[in-house]
Amino acid sequence: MISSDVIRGYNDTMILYMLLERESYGYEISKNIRRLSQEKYVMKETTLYSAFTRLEKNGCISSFHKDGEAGKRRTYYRITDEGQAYYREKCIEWQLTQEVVNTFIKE
Amino acid sequence: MISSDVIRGYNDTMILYMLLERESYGYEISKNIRRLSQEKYVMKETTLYSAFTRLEKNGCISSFHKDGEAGKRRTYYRITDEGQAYYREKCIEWQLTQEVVNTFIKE
DNA sequence: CACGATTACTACGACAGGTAAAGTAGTTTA
DNA sequence: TAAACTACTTTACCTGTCGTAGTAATCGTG
Repeated sequence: MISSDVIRGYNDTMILYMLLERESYGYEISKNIRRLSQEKYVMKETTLYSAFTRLEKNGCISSFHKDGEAGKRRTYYRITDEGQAYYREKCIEWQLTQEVVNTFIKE
Repeated sequence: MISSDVIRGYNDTMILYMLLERESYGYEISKNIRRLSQEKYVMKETTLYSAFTRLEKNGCISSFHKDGEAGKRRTYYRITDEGQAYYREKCIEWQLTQEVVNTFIKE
């Protein structure tokens, strides 16, 4: 299992990636991150929901509700244009980060 | 330039990598990290020195002084066996981290 | 139809690592 | 002799994550 300090700074990116595919809500995103990472990474609920708050404040995502849905009321999120731009920046940054960290890793 | 949240959790690893080669001190390690990363990453002084404190407390490194040296008094560090073990763990963790994060990155 | 499991959040406080800002002080170079 | 560089130390602060807890609706199963 991966420690959180490592991924720190990429939780937001992972969430944005999920929202690129389609609008979604907390619980679903959480499940999908878990599945996509093949159970290697599980984002804590508190981390996830505090990321939503932050991302919405930054203008990277926007929230809304769907009516006429069964089940407990969900807060849906969709990615904004700023969110997409931010995501692309983080992808570039990640390439650079890998290069740098790999310099200090053996094997 | 690389944001700190990304590298967070790998500053210690980078320092340990430098100390694997030979014992050294803050300023020199700082210069070498900068050089090795081709100026892509510059570790802040406070980050560096607080990492030393943490790593020594964890038993990953040990400090000492050399006498009969010119220049301002330096605190040298060498890596311990625990430090080497910790470094190896972080290398494995890093491989896993790359796999996971790359799943959420486009291009 | 009762009861546990699952879904879907929210609130609060704590912590660790990183940072800015500032200071101290010796050494080298122009 | 002044500026630049070396080599650290101290302090207070910020941010993202985490532990713990709680709420509440819905679903599945016997």
